[in-house]
Amino acid sequence: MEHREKILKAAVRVYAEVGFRGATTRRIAQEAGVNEITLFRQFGSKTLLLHEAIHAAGLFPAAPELPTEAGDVRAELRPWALAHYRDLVDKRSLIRTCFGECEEHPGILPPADNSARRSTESLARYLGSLQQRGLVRKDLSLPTAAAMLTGVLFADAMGRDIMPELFESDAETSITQYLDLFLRAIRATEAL
Amino acid sequence: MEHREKILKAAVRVYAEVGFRGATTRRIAQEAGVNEITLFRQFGSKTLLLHEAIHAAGLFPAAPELPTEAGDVRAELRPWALAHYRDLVDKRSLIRTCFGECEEHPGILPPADNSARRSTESLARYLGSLQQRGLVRKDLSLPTAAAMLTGVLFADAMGRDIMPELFESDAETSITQYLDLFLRAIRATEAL
DNA sequence: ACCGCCAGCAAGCACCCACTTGCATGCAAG
DNA sequence: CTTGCATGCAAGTGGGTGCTTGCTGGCGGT
Repeated sequence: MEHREKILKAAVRVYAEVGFRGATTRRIAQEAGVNEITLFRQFGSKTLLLHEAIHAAGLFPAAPELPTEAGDVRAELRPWALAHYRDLVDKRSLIRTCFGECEEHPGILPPADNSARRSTESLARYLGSLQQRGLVRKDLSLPTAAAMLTGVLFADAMGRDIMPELFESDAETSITQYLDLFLRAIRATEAL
Repeated sequence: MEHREKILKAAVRVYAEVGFRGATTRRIAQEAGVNEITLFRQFGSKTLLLHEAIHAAGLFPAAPELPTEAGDVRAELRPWALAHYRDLVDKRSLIRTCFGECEEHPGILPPADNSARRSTESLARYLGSLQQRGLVRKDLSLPTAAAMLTGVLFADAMGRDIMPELFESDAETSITQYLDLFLRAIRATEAL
C-alpha cells in the first residue's frame, strides 16, 4: 500500500524532530495526510508504528562497501569516508533522537545490524587485508583503529550543526584531514 | 536554600532519563521530596526550571587542564584523556538527551562555555606548544587534530554502553590505543 | 446488484499535563 | 505578639493524549 509508506515516512520524520512523546498520533496522521484512526487500524498502536518506522528507516547503511582486497588506499578510503559521513549527516536528527531515548525505550534502535556496526566491521576487514600485505603495523588492533575513524566521523556529523564553533574548517576538508591523520597513525602513508 | 539544590538535582536527573516532555513537574517534585507547587513558586515555570538545572549541571568540565607548556607528552595526555572520558561517561545520559532535543529546544544546552569546547581548545593549545618545540608536524591543523582526539573519546563514551558489540577491548585499553594512534598521527612518537 | 474491505468523519472516553487558587501551617525577625 | 515569608495541602482549570465506537462512502471482485 502507498498509505503505509506515507505513514511510515511521516512517522520517522516527526519522531526525529520531537521524539517519542512529542510524536503524537494526531501529528503523524496530519503529516501523512491521513486520518488518525488509519494509523491504529494499520499498525495497532503508536508504539508498534514507531518501532516499525524507525527499524525500516535504519536498515539502509547506504555507505558503499569497501573492496575486500585493498588497492589504492587513499583513493578507496576517501570516498568511503565521505559517503559514510554524508549518510550520518542525513540521518543525524533521527540518530540523535534515538540515542537520547534508547535508555527509556530499549529496542527502539535496530538491534545489531545497524549502520554503525556494518561500517565499522567493513572497515576493520579492509584494514585487515592491508595488514596482511604489510602496509599496516602488525601490532595494530583492527577494531580499535576502525572505531577511531568511524568515531571521529560520527562525532563530527553529530556535533557540527549544533556546535559549529568547535570546527574550524568545512566538513570535507576536515574529513580529508581526519583521514590523513588516520593513515599516518596506522603507518599506511608509505603505501599512499 | 537547600530546597533549590534538591530540586535542581532532581530536575537534571529526571530530564536526563526521560527528556523534556517526560520530565513532568509532578515527577520532579516527587523525586526532590517537595510539593509540586514549590517548583512553580521557586522557578516560575517548568521551562525555566529545566533550563536553569541543565545549565547548572553543564558548567563543570571537571576534566583537568593540560599544562600550558608541554613536557612528557604521553604522561600528560593519558590522564587528561582518561579524565575527560570519565567526565563524558558520567554525563552521557544528560548529553545524549540534550543532543536529541537541542533542535526542538534551542538554548537548552549551555551556550559556548561548555565542556566539549573548553576541552578541545585546551588540547589545541597544548598541541600548539608541542608544535613550537618541533615535536609535531608543522603542517598540522591544530583544531582538526584536537577534534579528532576529543571526537573519538566522545563517540566511545556515547556509544559503548548502548552498542557494546562495536568495542572489542575495555574502555581504558581502548583509550590508550586511541592515544597511541593519535600520537603516531601527529608524529609525536619520537618525543615519547 | 451484491458483498467485503478499506478509508474517512464526528464524537467521545479516561487520563495526564502545566499551572492556578484559596487556605492552613510553621518559623524567624521586628 | 505580630508581621512576613516560605511551604504544604486540596481542589480545580483548560487543554492535549492514546485510543475507541458508530457510522458513512467508495471501490473492485463475483
